[in-house]
Amino acid sequence: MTIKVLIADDQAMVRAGFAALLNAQEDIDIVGDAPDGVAAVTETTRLRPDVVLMDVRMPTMDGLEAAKRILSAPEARRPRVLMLTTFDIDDYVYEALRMGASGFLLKDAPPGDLISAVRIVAAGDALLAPSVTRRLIEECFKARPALRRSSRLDALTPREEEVLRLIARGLSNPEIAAALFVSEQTVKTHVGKVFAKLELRDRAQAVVCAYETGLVTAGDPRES
Amino acid sequence: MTIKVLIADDQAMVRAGFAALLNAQEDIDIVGDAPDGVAAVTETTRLRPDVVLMDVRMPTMDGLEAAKRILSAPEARRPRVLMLTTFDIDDYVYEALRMGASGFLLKDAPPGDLISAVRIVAAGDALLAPSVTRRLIEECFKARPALRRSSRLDALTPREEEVLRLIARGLSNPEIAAALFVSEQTVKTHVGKVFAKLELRDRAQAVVCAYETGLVTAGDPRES
DNA sequence: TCGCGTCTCACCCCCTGGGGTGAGACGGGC
DNA sequence: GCCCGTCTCACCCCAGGGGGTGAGACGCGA
Repeated sequence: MTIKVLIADDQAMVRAGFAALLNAQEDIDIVGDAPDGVAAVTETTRLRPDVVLMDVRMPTMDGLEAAKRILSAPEARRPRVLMLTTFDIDDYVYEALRMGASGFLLKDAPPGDLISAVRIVAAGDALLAPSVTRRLIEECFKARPALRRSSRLDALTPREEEVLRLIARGLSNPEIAAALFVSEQTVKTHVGKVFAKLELRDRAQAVVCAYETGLVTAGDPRES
Repeated sequence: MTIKVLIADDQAMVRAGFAALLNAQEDIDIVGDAPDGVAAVTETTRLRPDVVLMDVRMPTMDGLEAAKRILSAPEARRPRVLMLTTFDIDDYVYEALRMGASGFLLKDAPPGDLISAVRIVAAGDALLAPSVTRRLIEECFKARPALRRSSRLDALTPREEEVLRLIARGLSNPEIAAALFVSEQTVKTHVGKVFAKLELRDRAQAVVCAYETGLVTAGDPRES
């Protein structure tokens, strides 16, 4: 089964070039193109491509807005969107990925990259330009440098770490005591030791510390 | 200038194969190899490669631990580490990236991918297997849906939000008062209103709320 | 065997922080 | 004009949390 691709770019030359390149592949079929964001959205709903190659900068409606509309469609027949850009402007990257774009590619990438990129996103995977990947990783983990975590947090005993984890979920001392089946006084002792070891003043700072070190994470699924 | 590469893998066949493949490139030079994690660390310090190809599963010390030690070296002459794995086990991925690995590649990737991967990480960029990229993106953004933020937090007045932001940095009431040039009593009023509006019990829960809604973010650079 | 670390708990002090009520000043909208 | 929301501040109350000291029980390794 061939991969149906729609190309959205304001430069006719670019559309033609990409179309020629991709149409030369047996498993890829260009089903349509669009010179601006508005057309990209309408053509996508009309032609139902598997993959939309979307330029970021376009007249009437930019690629981000167009991608947003396309990706807000019901999941069932929603196409994958691969963003293309001449420069790697980071703000756009995060915005596009947040909206659910499957990848971000620089236009000066080797032709082979574009072809394999189409296959990858069609398969449901994602793909980023290397420089973009680097920044995404940093963005994703900058909050939790491994050193900061180990350096201070590993001074804690398992029990103390467990207590800190509960503090970081907003539990009071009596609640923690109930959760761990120990007396409130015991909890207070643990809490005090945690504060002393991590040089914290109160539980509010402990919560900050837990998030900043990565002990707990915003949107953490382990909040059972 | 050639890229000096060290290969760490417990299977001699794999080492030989990768070495042959990479040595065939003009700009890449295999300077050494290691059959386990311990050797990987010692050889890295001895040979100072630019890039270390590190298998995840190895005897005596696994690739993650070895990568951790290598990446905890002083920044100046620290090599890039590209993790290799047969299966894409996600736990390992995050752990490795958290520690500062430059990428994660599946061993069954096309040979060309490995070669370009070495060049990419040597250049300071990063590279992930497509399936890994997809999950990293999800991981990176699932925690901060734009919607969750507006839901409850927009009931706060600007001043209250400002106070919450300071609470979320671990400041006490007197400290917040000093920061905002108001009396401590005023701060207490604001704090009380924030708690009432967001149904919070104490500042620890307020900190949790601030992180979970995305008002503040772990590793937030705006911590001046 | 003797330590050492951890986990457990108790009693003390007392200050910060959370809760209630009330109120003056300022600004914008009806 | 008036009202309403916001920001400011004050006084009160007191429970909970943070800080110190001490101590018994257990397991582990030297």
